[in-house]
Amino acid sequence: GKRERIAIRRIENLAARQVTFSKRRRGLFKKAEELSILCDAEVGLAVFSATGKLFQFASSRYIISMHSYQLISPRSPTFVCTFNLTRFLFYLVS
Amino acid sequence: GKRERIAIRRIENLAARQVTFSKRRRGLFKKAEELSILCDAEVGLAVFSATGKLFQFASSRYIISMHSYQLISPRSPTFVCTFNLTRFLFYLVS
DNA sequence: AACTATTTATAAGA
DNA sequence: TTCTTATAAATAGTT
Repeated sequence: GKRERIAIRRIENLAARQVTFSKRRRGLFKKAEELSILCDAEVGLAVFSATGKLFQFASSRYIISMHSYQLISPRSPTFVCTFNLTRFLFYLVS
Repeated sequence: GKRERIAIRRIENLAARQVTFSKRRRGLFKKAEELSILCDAEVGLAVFSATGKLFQFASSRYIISMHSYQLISPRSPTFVCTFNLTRFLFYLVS
């Protein structure tokens, strides 16, 4: 298709916003993982969609566990990521 | 220059790794911010360089405070990001 | 840090 | 939602 530059502001159309979210989220996580591998960096990334769904990534060397909870409000999820040796604790709470 | 595809594995040369880290880190944070704006998503991103320097981003709507500490070990920094209404707590501890 | 040849990401369309 | 493709954006190697 004829791709054109877009302005960086909230996409008003819901369907278009969801499609863009899906595409760009994948791209962002791919870049996050590549950065951690190429450059030996620790990377933690968490994304909540506008509907409250959680997506996350953390460079794995230090990860012990990662889990998430969707609580009552879709905008108030709980996310816990615990890293090895208590070295890195990545916590999102409602 | 003649750009070529690179394999996604740790860059052995230190100078090249640092240059790539700087370039890709900027790109990653830009993408993170764009995703949050375009798609009305909450995004939290933290990156530690191999030398322990912290870089972070969080979509700002819920942020109350954000601060970080570099403790004794350069690989064991502390990062605290507290969001509005205790809704979102983003915590990295040594 | 700046340049630019290429690769990569992605907006629109199917 | 998945694929395609034209085009914009990122970036690897160079200077």
